[in-house]
Amino acid sequence: MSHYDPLKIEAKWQERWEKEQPFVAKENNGQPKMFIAEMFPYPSGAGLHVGHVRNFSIVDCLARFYAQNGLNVLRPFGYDTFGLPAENYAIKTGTAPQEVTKANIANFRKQAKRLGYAIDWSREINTSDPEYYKWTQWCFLQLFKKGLAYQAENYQWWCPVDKTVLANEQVENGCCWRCGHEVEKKKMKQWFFKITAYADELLDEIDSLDWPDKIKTMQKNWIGRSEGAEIDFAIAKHPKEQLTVFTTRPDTIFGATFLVLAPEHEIISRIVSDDARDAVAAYCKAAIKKSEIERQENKEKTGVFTGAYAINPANGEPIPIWVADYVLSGYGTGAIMAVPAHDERDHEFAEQFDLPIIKVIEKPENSIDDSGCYHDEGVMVNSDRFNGQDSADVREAIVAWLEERGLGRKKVTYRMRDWLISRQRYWGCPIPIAYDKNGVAHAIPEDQLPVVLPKVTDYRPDESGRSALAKSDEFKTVIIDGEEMTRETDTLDGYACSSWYLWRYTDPRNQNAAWGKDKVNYWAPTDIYCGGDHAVAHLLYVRFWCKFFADEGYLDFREPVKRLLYNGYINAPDGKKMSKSKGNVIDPLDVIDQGYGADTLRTYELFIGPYNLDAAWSTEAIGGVYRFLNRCWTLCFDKARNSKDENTTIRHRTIKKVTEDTKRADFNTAVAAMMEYVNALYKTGAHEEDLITLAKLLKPYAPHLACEMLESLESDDVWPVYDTTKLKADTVELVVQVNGKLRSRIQLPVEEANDTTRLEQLAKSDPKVQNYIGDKEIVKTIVIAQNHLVNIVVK
RNA sequence: GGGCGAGUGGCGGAAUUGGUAUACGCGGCAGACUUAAAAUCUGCUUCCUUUACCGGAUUAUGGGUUCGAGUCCCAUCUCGCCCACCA
Repeated sequence: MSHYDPLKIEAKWQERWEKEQPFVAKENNGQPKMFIAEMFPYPSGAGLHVGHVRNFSIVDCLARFYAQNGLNVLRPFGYDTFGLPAENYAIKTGTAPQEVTKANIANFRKQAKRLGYAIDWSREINTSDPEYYKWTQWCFLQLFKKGLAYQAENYQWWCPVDKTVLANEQVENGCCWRCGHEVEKKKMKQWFFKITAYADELLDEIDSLDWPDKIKTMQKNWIGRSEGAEIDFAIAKHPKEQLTVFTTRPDTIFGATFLVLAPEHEIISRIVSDDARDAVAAYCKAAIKKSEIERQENKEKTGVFTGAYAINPANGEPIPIWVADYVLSGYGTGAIMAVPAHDERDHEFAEQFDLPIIKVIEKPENSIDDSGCYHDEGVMVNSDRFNGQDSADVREAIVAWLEERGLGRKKVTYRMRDWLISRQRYWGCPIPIAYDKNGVAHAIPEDQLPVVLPKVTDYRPDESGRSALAKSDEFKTVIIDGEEMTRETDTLDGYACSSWYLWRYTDPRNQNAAWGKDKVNYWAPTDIYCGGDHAVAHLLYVRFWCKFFADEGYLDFREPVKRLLYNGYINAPDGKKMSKSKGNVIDPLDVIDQGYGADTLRTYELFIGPYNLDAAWSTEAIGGVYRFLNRCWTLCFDKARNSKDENTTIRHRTIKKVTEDTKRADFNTAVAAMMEYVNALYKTGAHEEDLITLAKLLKPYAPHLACEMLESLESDDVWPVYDTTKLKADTVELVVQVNGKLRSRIQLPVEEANDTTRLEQLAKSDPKVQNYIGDKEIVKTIVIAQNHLVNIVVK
């Protein structure tokens, strides 16, 4: 007598899959395709985490399920390898990131294979491989050619002692994390992708996506479209200057009693009065130095008067111009018209500095708003010719009135900014740009790609705040069209590398193009994409690039991901995040090797709870899944079989449940249904047909065991189909309620279940029910044949 | 502060269109097998009352709609996530 030995079975099948490569995908126009992928991992030195296992197992379950259902499945795998951890490790130890990455990938690959995933390993990709990033650079150049990759000045943290740019998290209490010196903000030239050019389409198409609402909402908030107007203000004593503000409430313009500029606003130095100049300069300097976090922490309004006045274009009144850090330089025009009667922030500011407050909207009598600054719609007052009208109706009329005089126009503004992609780092994809003697940026010709990341020994940024690449003269100097130029030494944000990899999967070894059109349009868009991170950034960037490359004719679709599954985290048994420092990490390979095997681990992680919620690991509960698989094995290999097939009802019900649940990604209830089925088979005994069905249903969850069973049963793995006529048992249970309370259950033959008069008669003649009715008058009787339920209502 | 979501046994969770609440698993209890333990198998396990039957209560709290509410509506409380001076 043998026993369930997962490690032995798994080694056998993994070896076979390695040899036979059954998961290699080929285009096939005779079958519908299914392109399914997880968000590719960053291969850390720590190896696979139970979180990876959950993510990959969801994808694998669906990939195998659809393959068994006859779809042509593409289930690729790759590595997102550029990034800070490898670079920091290099700075610390001197080991080249290329070497570390190679070792980490080898480890990840080995571990993924121990989990038995149905991956097409011939398509494996790695973003730091020059064969791959050659095409990341090509993508950059397409955006550059169309003006969607551009340079602009931008404030960055700068340490004047270390002479280096610092990331936000490298600034501690306004000081450099290394030397402790006060940091300042310095304007530096940076590269951007013009994602805002697609803001409207990115927003409008969100609703059509089969994505979780949570993520759709987050993307909408991130894009943050708001409709309003730009209004121009003339400036007293400065006839050549003018200030433009953005507002969503042009209807309140008669209530604009002052203007406020962001401290970064460039007009300040030109309009400030002599007696205010010193105070304004000091305020601006201090405000600009503050980090975003510090600005938000202290919400008490601060500000300073510039001594200058603007003219309100609605009524010609002069109004003072102030500077305050509650106005953000990066949004709208960096200047606002303040309407203290109807905006809370402006109201607070006006109270603080004793500025005039003029009400222009009468709050309706039934309004419960008593904040002293009513910000909803109402009837216009103090607004000259617009008095008496409704504020909502006046909005457009006022813009039109301003527009006639050239003082304003409709305007749509977005919270989303353009995507800053320059990184002063070594371990990233080099930006394929060189500068001529005049500092003009030129594209590196496509036949000179890839711009290969040179091997260096010192990975730290140099004194000018540029990446380590700036130290390599050999790298920096390049000849383009006979002219000597200097290469860009910044590298690309890692998100650029992951913005197109889904398409590379469809044609990963193409030497002549990022992807072949036929292949990409056969496989993509990705049918199912699964991840547990990057709700906004990555998922918005992929959508952006998809629209751009569709416009350029390289793709025939405008949305990259049809269905998105967003899985939750796996936490430690104590409910906290797993982390090395807390010592509560569960290593998936340990779980396998201690005897549970990969099938138990995979099935457990799918059974642990709804896939989209966080779950806490339970060292006890995984044993229950092992027992379940053990019982599957015992039924198949160690128990006598029934010669008579007597489980058709539960078998067909199980097929239905597992099929529908797996499609819906309700993996936990699918596993529960298989458990119920196995429990039933333990009682009745299993016919061969039961075992074949069980093995087929089990295959997406526990593929090694299922293959072992199918081999012994000499069966294919074609997904079973349920027969609707076999879902009903011979008898049904009639539920009888009196006044909505359950009072009796009556067994009856299934043939009678649809006969409503029979059901009513059965219910009323039941002695238990009669007890509850007694002499009381029956008001009405509700019979729901579909649910075999009768409710008798008595007085 | 704003937006969204969620509150079900000792625990993770199920209930798919308003129709039998607590599936499945863990844990616990009892029994079988065993010299014994583990493993395995069988049964019980929401709470209260009861030896048991019977009965009653129960899906955060309070109200409402309905023959019937975990599910729909209103209010309150708690937790989670996202955004956060975006004019």
